[in-house]
Amino acid sequence: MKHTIKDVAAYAGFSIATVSRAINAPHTVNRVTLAKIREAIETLQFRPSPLGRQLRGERTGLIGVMLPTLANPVFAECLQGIDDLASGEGYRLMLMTTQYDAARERHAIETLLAQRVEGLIMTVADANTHPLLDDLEREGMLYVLMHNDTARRPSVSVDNRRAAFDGVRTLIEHGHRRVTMVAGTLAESDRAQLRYRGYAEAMQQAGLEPVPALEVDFNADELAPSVLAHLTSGPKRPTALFCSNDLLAMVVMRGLRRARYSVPDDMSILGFDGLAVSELLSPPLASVATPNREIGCSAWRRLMARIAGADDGESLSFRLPHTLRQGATIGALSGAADPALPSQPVV
Amino acid sequence: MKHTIKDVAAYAGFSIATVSRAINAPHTVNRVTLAKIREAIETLQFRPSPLGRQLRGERTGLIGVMLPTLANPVFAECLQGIDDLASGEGYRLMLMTTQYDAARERHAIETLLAQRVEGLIMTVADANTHPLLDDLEREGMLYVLMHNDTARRPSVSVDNRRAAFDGVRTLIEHGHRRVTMVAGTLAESDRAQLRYRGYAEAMQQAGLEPVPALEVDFNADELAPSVLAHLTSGPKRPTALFCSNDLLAMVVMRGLRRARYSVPDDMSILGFDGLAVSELLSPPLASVATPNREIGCSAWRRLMARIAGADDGESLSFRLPHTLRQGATIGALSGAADPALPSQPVV
DNA sequence: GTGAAAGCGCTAACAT
DNA sequence: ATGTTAGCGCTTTCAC
Repeated sequence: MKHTIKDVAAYAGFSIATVSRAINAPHTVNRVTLAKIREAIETLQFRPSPLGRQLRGERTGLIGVMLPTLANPVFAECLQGIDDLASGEGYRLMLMTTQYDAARERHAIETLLAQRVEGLIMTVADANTHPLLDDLEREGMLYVLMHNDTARRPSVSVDNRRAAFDGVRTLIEHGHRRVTMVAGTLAESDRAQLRYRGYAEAMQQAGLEPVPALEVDFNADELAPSVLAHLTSGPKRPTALFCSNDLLAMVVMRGLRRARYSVPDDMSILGFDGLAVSELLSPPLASVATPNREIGCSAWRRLMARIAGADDGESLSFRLPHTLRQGATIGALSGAADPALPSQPVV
Repeated sequence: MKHTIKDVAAYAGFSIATVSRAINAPHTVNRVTLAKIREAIETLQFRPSPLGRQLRGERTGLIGVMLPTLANPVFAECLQGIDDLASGEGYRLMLMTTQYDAARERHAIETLLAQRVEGLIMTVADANTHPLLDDLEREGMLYVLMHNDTARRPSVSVDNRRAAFDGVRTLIEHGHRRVTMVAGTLAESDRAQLRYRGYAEAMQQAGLEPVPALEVDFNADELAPSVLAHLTSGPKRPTALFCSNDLLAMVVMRGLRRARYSVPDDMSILGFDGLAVSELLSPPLASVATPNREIGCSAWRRLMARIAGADDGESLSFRLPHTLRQGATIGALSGAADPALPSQPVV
């Protein structure tokens, strides 16, 4: 199906060693020899097999990427960033998704190691408690975490606590006093924890009372009635929601709309992630935006630096700047009065 | 960094051949030998390198996936479907994105072939005119196309012509007479062409005049003024838009909204793809839904069947059923009169 | 400047 | 049941 270096050698009338040199160190071979070999390569359509090289132990040119899911565009955006750089630099990507499942994570890492990847880029649930990361360090396998926010591991993310703080403060500046954080069922993730801390600090600093995060089932088609009740009834109902990610914010928005509540008139909403698609909503979702693609690129560069031996030992975690994406899902609350604007018709 | 089969053999006190058998055909080795070897494997943390096996020529366990982009969730959804099956069946995925660029496609395929993938799953711009597919066939490299809609190649998709036809007919049934198709700059894709044909046929069958597709820049943040003018001015302006994909529909919707036109009151919109996120819009986007994840799964099974030699030679293209996802972006038009509903305030 | 040969980790005859 | 050996495609000494 494919020719080997032997075929080329035979066709050109030289030894495989010379062919190898012609490919990897052209300047060390005679001009005419080189020409002949190149012609042979051309006519035979020869492409050196990475397998031989890989086995020889030099480099495999393989990088493993382990992600929770591609259903959340956050990760797809990161992956796109990685891939753009990777193919430009002659690396190939081996992809595995884990659905946040520990067993799948273990399996993925083992598979990737077995394949002799030169490095790993990944997002795990909780980088602080993850059992496999120490093993990786011990084995000398280089990796960079993406989105995981921890000072103890090589990682690229935003400052999640700070980003959440800034976001919630914006809500407060808009006059909101009763702000609730809404989180997925994934409260055990390092990011979610830090985002909650940021939320709580912003509240406290404004002299407000942080309340426990409201957990919402991510995949549910509808907002659970209990959740809806919590959000909309009673004098202490929140006027603004800080959602721990954009997808969740979108689900919540839809749930509210279906129940005929208006965003932002009846409820303000702030997301987290800054997904490209969530900006296409109407109204466009306000969101604490993380530079997802850039996070992917940065993780890549970081990994390359580590592989090259440029040990950036001092600062383990890279923090990329977040931005507050203005949307139209945050309404102003003037003092104690509820907004006077008319509710917009709901579909 | 990692132990080899030799180390295990030495540690256990057997030959590498026996170790190999212990791994690949345990029943052929003595119980106690097996136990010893297993213990050696355990303590040495040995994982057989696929590289050796791959080079040996058996199987590589590698499948190449080539996609235009991950920025469009259509492909991310497919990829998720593929990955779910792949890891369960012991395969690894090598991913490359091409941005619809011919050079990148060429490079990706070459890289994947060089890596000795056992098969390829991919989406190309136009499967009918693509120069590389014949080469693949000639080389005996197995592949399955995803989303590409052609009878001449092994592919998995929906019946794009028919799906578009059904979608546009729905618009017509809602009373729309002036329907325009909006397409990305990618009019040269096989799908886009078939979708246009479906559009045109639905129009003609209803005694209506199909008009040329309106091309819209995908990545533009705003709708071009000329496009907006085309959509909104004059007595012949369309009352409904059939967008060739959901992302485009979302961009168009936002453009219309910004110009203070209401969807669906001033303009009805129908998308294509059935993205999960576009259903979270408000109003939820009506869309000709393709089962993206299932398309990925199906392409995978198909490729596995081909690799296994189960040649489904007769029907090259698999057509999965599409569905019409009801949204709220299609308004009813009663006869010739424009809708009487009040426009909804725009953000 | 070029060739012969060893070896990367593994599997599969072929011996024993 | 186990060991010996050749060889997959390639790079790299080490000779010539």
